[in-house]
Amino acid sequence: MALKRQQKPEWLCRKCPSGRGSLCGALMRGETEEQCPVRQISHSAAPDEVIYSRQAPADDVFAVCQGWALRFVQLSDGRRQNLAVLLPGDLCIAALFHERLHFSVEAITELRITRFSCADVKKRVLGNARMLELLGKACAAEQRDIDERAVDLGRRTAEERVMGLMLSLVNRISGHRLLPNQHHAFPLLQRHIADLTGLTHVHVSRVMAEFRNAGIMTLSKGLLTIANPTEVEKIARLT
Amino acid sequence: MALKRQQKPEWLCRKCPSGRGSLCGALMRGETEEQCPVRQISHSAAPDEVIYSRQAPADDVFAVCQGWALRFVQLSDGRRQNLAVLLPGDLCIAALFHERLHFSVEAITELRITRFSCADVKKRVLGNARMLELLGKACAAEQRDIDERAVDLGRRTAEERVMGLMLSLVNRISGHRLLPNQHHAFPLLQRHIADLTGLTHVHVSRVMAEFRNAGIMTLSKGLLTIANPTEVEKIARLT
DNA sequence: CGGCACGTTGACGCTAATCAAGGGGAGTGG
DNA sequence: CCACTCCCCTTGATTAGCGTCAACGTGCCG
Repeated sequence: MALKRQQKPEWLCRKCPSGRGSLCGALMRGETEEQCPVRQISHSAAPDEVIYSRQAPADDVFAVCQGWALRFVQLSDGRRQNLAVLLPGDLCIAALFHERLHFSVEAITELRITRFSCADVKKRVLGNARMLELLGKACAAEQRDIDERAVDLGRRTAEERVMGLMLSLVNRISGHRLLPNQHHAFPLLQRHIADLTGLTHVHVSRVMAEFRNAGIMTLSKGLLTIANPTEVEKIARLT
Repeated sequence: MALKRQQKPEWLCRKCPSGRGSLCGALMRGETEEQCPVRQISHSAAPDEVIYSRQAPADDVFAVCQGWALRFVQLSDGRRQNLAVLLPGDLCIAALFHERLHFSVEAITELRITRFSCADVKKRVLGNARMLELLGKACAAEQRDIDERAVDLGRRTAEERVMGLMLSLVNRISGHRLLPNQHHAFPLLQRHIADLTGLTHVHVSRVMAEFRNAGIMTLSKGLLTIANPTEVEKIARLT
């Protein structure tokens, strides 16, 4: 199953080819710039593999090049909360200024990341207004996302949370135009969704069944199909 | 009542006097540094006054000098989630790299803040490794706090959430040593606590009554008394 | 005095958790 | 090839936690 998830889609980065305007791209090019090289190293992980662990000191930050990952916290009694989904092109810069991580990171699909030396990133950002701006924007986006998650968890119903999550992810992977009955490669399992939305996988199953029966959207075998975008927006996007 | 809350304690900044190692202090001193002045302006607000509004473009960031504030989101149907409590010495730097805010900020007590020009802060950070480090650490602390809130909201019981909130706040205001039966000036009302923990004020009242009856802690008229620190830690700090 | 905000308490109901059983697909080993 | 296991999903029955509604007490203020 895990292997199946990995094999079909490529999960490639949409930002790398174009490159402009992304911190991730700027850092990668940064390696070759003579005045401020950024040491970097590519790394792969298998589905469900934990690549960063809470409490571990990390002296690099990373960008996702291919595949999906999760930032999460697991309590000692087993309760787990997923904080964010990391897609290709996303940076996880929390480690830049933390001495110890307060979260872990786990691969959902087969994953390829690039690790950048913290010290080098800081050095490179320091003299470079554009880099600082990109770094700041990345932080801001990360904060916006987690703030939105907190609002979901605190004040929205199960339906709204699930729908909001799906919609935000589809928007991120498909570039903001969603057509009826379009298929999207979507590797999150119901247990991932449950831990993102603060629900149990049983209840996620019920909510998804409800959406399916209402002809709104279907998630099956790694494929998400949105039949009724209008309805999706209506349920998800109460601002 | 609102006035009462404001009058008794001073809510002064513990960081300003000492000054070292805080971004807030560094920015304030930054005004007088000839090469990189940071324009700043002091500002006051009354209890319950909204000082930043969602969707508004902000071209300054601010530090809390005196009083308590809340960062929050309010949905169009009235549901509200408080994202963070801002104490004296805290910076709210989210606006630095957001073009529009996705949250609002409201005074809890009588409030004094200092606003710093975004452009000046960026300029000042750009050339100064120590400032960059301080800014990064401030961001990291902000992220850590909201991540912890998300875990609370998603995966902890009402008792754990309330206790965790109280404990984290007491730690922040009292500098990490809590003695039995010590009183702490504590301006949060039950409705603030409810919107921080994702509960209703009715349920917060029940939870607080439970703690009070168990002889663990009491909150009354702006005074928080922790009778049994051990028990507080036990309930709150399941990592 | 009346009005209002805050807190408290009780009765009731709903949302989502828990417990449990079973189906289906994929991989494994005989 | 089939039996077996494991993981993921589904569905039903029951329960618990928290929300909702409502009433009331208190302190403050006009």
